[in-house]
Order: sequence, then structure tokens, then C-alpha cells
Amino acid sequence: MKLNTKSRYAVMALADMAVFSSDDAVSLRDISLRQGISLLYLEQIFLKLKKNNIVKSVRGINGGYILVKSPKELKILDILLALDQKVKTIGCKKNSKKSCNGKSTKCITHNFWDELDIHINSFFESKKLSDLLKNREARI
Amino acid sequence: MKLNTKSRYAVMALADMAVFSSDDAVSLRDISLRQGISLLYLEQIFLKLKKNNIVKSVRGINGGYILVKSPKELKILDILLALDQKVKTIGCKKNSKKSCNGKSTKCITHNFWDELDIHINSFFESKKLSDLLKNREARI
DNA sequence: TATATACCCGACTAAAATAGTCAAGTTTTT
DNA sequence: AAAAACTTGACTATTTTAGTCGGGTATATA
Repeated sequence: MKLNTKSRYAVMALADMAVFSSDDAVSLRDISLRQGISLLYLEQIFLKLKKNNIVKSVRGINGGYILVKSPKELKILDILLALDQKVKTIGCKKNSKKSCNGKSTKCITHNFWDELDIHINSFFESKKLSDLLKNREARI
Repeated sequence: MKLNTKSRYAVMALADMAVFSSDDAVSLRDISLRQGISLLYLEQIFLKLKKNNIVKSVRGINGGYILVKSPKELKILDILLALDQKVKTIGCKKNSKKSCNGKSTKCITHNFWDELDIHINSFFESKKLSDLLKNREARI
């Protein structure tokens, strides 16, 4: 049970932007160098972040990306959703279109998975990007 | 971010055992029929549950499996651990042997993933098998 | 206005994980 | 003896993941 790298790198990259924020756009090249994430991969990730209005882009020679919201307002959940990272443990059986059929023995675990989803989602909902920056060491 | 089927089926199967508990062992054949899970697959799952002392087996013609602990004492976490289902979101980068190297910018997200793990693990730690049975409908 | 920088975007692929099956047992009750 | 049920390792097809590739487009600055 783990988050995929796209989600993790997205959070990492946005945290990087928050740390190195200025009025200027932050280029993927800089993030790539600082965080050790492939530039090509970052492009793919930021495409989704842009589509989901987490960042906006500035094209051209001094271009890059800018956070749409302040780190204090940006929920981690929004980042994960932008990367299609649904927190879904899946109820009952794998392929059931309807998550439950009528037979209730098959649904013994159903409510439990729902609870788990709520538990995890509320964590991501409560955490803001700025929360990640709090405990880090002062020095770069 | 989801639990694999082995883990989910394990919880489902054990919940089934708890519901249909008696002094006798419960056969995998019965669980398979009731829960619609492949018998062969259940065998693989129960092998691990047995190795990890979640169930004990009774061989022979009226054999099957018996819960080692009562559902009230059996933590969901123990079940997941038996299936190798570590709740590890992975810190920092994928392949780093040491989860952090000295450069602290790379560890911006590190504490956050740790917090997430703790959050999820404490959920599984607090929930017992008996908790799954509470809300289910009275009728089979 | 040339050009380098940086975003844009779909398609592709290798590798790993997952879900599940198969074969060939052993044990125990009736 | 025979049938039910557990035991175990190996095998495989499918799916997912992680990441690359190629060929764009936009724009600031020299």
C-alpha cells in the first residue's frame, strides 16, 4: 500500500517551489537538479498539475511554473487528486461494478474500507503544503 | 494507493470465519463458496496467515482453520502484516538505501510520509476484527 | 530577428508487481 | 481404502508503474 512516484515527486517538487519561491517562475530544470528527479518525468507531472490548476506556467526563456495558491492554502489532497491518485482501497470484490451486491456476507468488510478511505483522505485534506516546510532544517 | 487483493481477501475471509465461527474448524471450501474467492487463492493466503500465527489448521476430513485469537483481540494490522502488506509510503527517493542523504532539501517531504505511515498504521492498529462485524445487517 | 530556453503533449516501452493457477503432494477421519 | 482438506513451491498472464522519446510551440534577450 503505497503512493506512486508521480504523486510523491509532485509533492516534493511543489515543496521545492514553496521553499525557493520568489516572484519569478521556477523552472523544471532547477527543480530537477535540486531534487534529483528526471526533467522529462517532471514535465509529465507538471502537465497534470497545470491542467488541475495547481500551478500556472510561464513560457519562454525565463519561464517556469508558479503556484496558483499559497502553500498555506494548498491542500495535499488536491495535489494527489491532480495526479489521479485516488485513495480507494476498493470495497468488497475487485470487479464488481456495484461495490456491493445484495448478499450482505459479501459486504462484511465494505464499511471498513470506507472508513479507511475517510481516515486517509481526511489526513490529506487537513495537511497543507506549508505544513511540510515547518520541521525542515533552516539551512539549505 | 490501494490495498492488494490478498490483504483484502484475508480480512474478508477472517471476517467470514468470525461470523460463521463455531468450535469446529472452518474449511476454505466453505469460505470460498460464501465469499466468492478462488479456493486456490485462499490456500495461498491462509498459508501466510498460518505461518504468522493468525490461524491454526486442522487437517483431515473435517478439517479447516480456526482463529488463534478471538475477533476482539485480533488487530487488522496483524492480518495485513501477515500478508507482507507493509504500509510504507516510502520516504524521499525511490532507490535511496538510506532514506535520506545529508542534503536537507531532498528531505522536505520525509517527515510528512512518516506522519502518513503513522496515521494509517494507527488506524489498523486500533481496529479489531470484531469491529468489522458490528454494523453488518443481522440477516445472512 | 535569431536562438536558446523552457513549456507542451502524445505515444511508447521495459520492468516490476499483482492476481491467480497448477501440480503434486501429505494428513486424518470415516 | 477413500475422500476431504490442508501444504507447498513454481509458474504465468495481465496490469501497473516508472520513465523515456520525439517532435512540437512560445517568448525573452542578445
